[in-house]
Amino acid sequence: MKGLENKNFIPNLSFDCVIFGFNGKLLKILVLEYHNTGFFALPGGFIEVDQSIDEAAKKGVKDRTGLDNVFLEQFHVFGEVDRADPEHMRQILIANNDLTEENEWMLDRFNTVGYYALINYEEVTPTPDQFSDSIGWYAIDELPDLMMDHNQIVEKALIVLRNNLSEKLIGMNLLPPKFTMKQLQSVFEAILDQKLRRTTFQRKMLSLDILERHEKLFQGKAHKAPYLYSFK
Amino acid sequence: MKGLENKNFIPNLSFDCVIFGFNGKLLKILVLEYHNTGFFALPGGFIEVDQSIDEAAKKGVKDRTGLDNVFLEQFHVFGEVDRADPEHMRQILIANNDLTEENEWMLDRFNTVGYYALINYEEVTPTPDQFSDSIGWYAIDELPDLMMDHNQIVEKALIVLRNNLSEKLIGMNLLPPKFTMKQLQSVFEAILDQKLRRTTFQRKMLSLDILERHEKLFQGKAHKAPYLYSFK
DNA sequence: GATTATTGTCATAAAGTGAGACAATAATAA
DNA sequence: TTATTATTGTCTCACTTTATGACAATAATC
Repeated sequence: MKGLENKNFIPNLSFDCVIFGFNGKLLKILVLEYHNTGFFALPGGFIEVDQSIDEAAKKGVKDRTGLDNVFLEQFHVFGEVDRADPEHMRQILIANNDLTEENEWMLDRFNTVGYYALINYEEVTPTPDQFSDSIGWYAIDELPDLMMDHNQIVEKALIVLRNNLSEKLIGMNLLPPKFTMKQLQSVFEAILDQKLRRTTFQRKMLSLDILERHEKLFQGKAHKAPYLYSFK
Repeated sequence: MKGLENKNFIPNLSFDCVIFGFNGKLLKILVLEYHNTGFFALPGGFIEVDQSIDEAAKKGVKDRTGLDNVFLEQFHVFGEVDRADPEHMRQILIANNDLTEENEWMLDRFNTVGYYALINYEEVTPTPDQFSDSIGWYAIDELPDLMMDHNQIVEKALIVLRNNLSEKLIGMNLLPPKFTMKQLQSVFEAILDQKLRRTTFQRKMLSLDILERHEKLFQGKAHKAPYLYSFK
C-alpha cells in the first residue's frame, strides 16, 4: 500500500482531525472523499509505534494542509466498541486494491483520538491522502454524511471550540497574522453562531490586552480605514 | 494472573483514574501501592476488546471504591512514546510472579486515557487491585512520587477540574447528598486553592437555581443552624 | 439568661455590560 | 473640488453584576 508499507502502527488506535478554517463568512472544515466508495470522512490516520499521538496528528495536518505550526489540540477520545463499522473500511480497502492479509488489522475495532485544528484558510492547499480522491472545505452546517461516527466527532469538536473560544483566545488562529477588528468579530460570530455587538466586542477585546495595534491601516473600502491588529 | 485470565485486552491502551475525594478540609486522591516494589500509581487498567473505554474506566472506579453512578469523565490522552518505562511494569509483574510469556504485552508501549472522578469521600471503601497491597487517600499537595507520568496526569486532572468547576457545577459530587453552604464553599476553596467571600459565594450559588433548600436544619454547633441543601 | 460563633440577608460601592450617539475618514459620486 | 456614503473608534448613560461590609437571627454553651 502506497505510503503505509514498512511502517509499524499501533493497533486499534487512530486519530481524526477536525480542521477548521474561516473564509471570511463561514466556518468550514476539511473533508475527504474516498475513491469509488462515496464515503466522506475526516482527515485522520494511524500512529506509528515510535511516534507520539500528537506527532501523528501533527503530521496528518501537515500532509493534508501543507501547514506547520498550527493550533492543534486533542479534545476527546471516542472509545465505543462499535463506533466504526469494519465494512466501511473493507470497502475502502477493496476500492484501493489494498485488501490484503497484512492490512486486516485495519478492519478491527478502532478507538480514535479527536483533534481540532484552527488554521488560516488562505494559506492552505488541501491535499488528498492515498485513499481519497478529493478533499475540500465544507461549511459547518452543510456537511455531507460522514463515515462512522465522524459527524458526532465534528459536533463534539464544535462544542469544545465554542467553550474554549473566549477562554483560550484561539480565534485569531483562523485569521491572517494581521486582521481588522471586524474580521475578528466575524470569526467569533461564525463560531458562536450569533451576532455580537460591535462596541461591546471591541471594548472587550481591547481590554484583554492581547492585541497589538499597528499604525498601518487597512484601506480600499469607501469608509474610514480600520486599524490592523495582530496577536501579541 | 488473578483477575486477568481469559480476558482479551486491547494492546497499547490503558486508562488511569484520578479519583478525587474531599474530607471536609483537603482535596485528596486515591493512590495504590504495588506489592514489594514501593511503586505508587493511579488506579487504572486495560480495556477489554468488547468493552468501551468508558465502561472500562467505570468498572475500574467501581472496583476500587465500591461506588456506582459516579461523576467520571475523560480529560486527556497521554500518548508520548516513552511515557511509561517498561522496566517498572516488569518489576511489578515479577513481584507478583506474573512475568509470563502471555503477559509480555504489558511491557509494550502504552497510551493511556486519563479520567477524573469526583466522589463522596464518606461512602468509599478503598479496595486494592490484584497487583497492589494498599490503597489510600493522599492530599493533593502531599502526593508521593508516582510511577511513570502519573504525577503529570494528576497535574492535568487538577487543571481540568479547576476549569470545569464553576462551568459544569460538579463540585457537589464531592459531598454527601445533603450539605451546608459552608461545606460547598469549602469544596470550591479546596479545589481552587483560594479563599472565597462568603456572601458572594452564597448569592451566586443561590442565583444559579441549582440548589434545593431543605427546611431540616443541620444542628450541633454553638451558633445559628445553617440550612441543608441538595443538588436539584 | 447572657455569651459566642456562625448564618441569612440586606445596603452600598465598585466594576462590568448593553445600547445608542457622534465625530472621523477613505473611497466614490457629483 | 466638494458632498455623500459606509464604516470605524470612542464616548456616554443606563442597567446588571460583583465586591465588601453591616446587622439581626439563633443553637449551643457558659
